[in-house]
Amino acid sequence: MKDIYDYFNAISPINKATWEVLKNIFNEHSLKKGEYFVKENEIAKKFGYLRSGVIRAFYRNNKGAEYNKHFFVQNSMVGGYSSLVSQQPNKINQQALTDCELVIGDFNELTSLLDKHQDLERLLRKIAEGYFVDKEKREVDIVLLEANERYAIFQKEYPQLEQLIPQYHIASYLGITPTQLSRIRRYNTKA
Amino acid sequence: MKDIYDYFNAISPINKATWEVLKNIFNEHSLKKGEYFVKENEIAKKFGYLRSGVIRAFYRNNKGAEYNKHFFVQNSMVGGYSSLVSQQPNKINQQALTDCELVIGDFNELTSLLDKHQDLERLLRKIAEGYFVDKEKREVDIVLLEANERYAIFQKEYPQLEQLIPQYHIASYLGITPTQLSRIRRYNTKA
DNA sequence: ACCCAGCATTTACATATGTAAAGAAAACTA
DNA sequence: TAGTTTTCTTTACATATGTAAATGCTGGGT
Repeated sequence: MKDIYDYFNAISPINKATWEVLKNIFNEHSLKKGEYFVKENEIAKKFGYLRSGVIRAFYRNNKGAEYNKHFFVQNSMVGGYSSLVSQQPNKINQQALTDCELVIGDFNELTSLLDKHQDLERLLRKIAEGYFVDKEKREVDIVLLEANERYAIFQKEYPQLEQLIPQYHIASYLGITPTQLSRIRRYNTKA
Repeated sequence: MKDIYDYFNAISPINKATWEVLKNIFNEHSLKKGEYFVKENEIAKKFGYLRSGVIRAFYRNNKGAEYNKHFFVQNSMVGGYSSLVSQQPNKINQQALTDCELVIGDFNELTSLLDKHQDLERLLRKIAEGYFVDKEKREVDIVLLEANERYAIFQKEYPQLEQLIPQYHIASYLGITPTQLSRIRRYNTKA
């Protein structure tokens, strides 16, 4: 569990005593390629820490078209965060793109610890703030940049992921069709 | 100050004792149409509560093109939130579109109260979580919906704002040109 | 009441991206 | 290894949206 402890501690310091309680809420869990960790229309209860593998988070519009919102790689938190904190049904899906190893916990168990452990309350605040900052950056990228610029950012942000997952998932992340991504790639190699 | 107290208290309950300390950090402030509350490249220090008026939050890309990210109307918190919590330079601008009345406070003064007031820490967590939920919804709208659908949502989300500000600000919020918004409006009235 | 400046709409044209379908390449599977 | 499936690229065409410029409208200031 040291990896989770380090992950949390880097965001906001956790007391040893708090960690002794906190670590008990986690259980190991694995997902096979294609399996879902989060499904739309369910109310999220579990969150997880991804030890290895790749998970995509995606939305479906009313016509069934999918949009990949985010890729989770090793050492990141997964779960339908909006649903966890709002207790409204998930609109998001999270699906393993490769076999995954993770550690999961119940969000209610976590929040039940907050009254007695202000360091945890602060950790959750820092996490929420960090999520917000990341998301804002992504929002700006989406509206301010061209698809080819977003592609360049993707490549920097997720090195080697491009070799691990199909192009059409990347295209969906960029908000374009595989056709268009192919055009961009062709142009890049020529120029 | 009762309006701010009510605003906070609705998000997460605040002790009377906490409020007695908290309320002292606020000062009244006003902006004239066109003035800025937040400018890009500065590190944000102040946050505010908007009592009346309209403020737009917008980004500029490297070519100077603007994108309106959000409109603040009465009874909402303003400030470069990402910069406040990350202490990185703002990428955002916030500019009064009408004369505005607000109440402002220093963010450092606020955070200095957190160690002694867990209810405030929780309030900040709830605010961060709420911001995240809102932002996620907006992100989904941007990538999953057509411009005309986003226009319909804008009209519901900001009733009567359409009469208060120029069309080109709305177009920028929708991520399209005034030309295109005009086409959408024409189509709507015909159909 | 008039005028001007700011704003909205329209037009014509250019371009980026989408859709659909076919072909090529790569990755699995038996 | 051969065969099957999945993925990627390419082509041809359709469409949404952008750009630039002209026109039309309107409300505030003097």
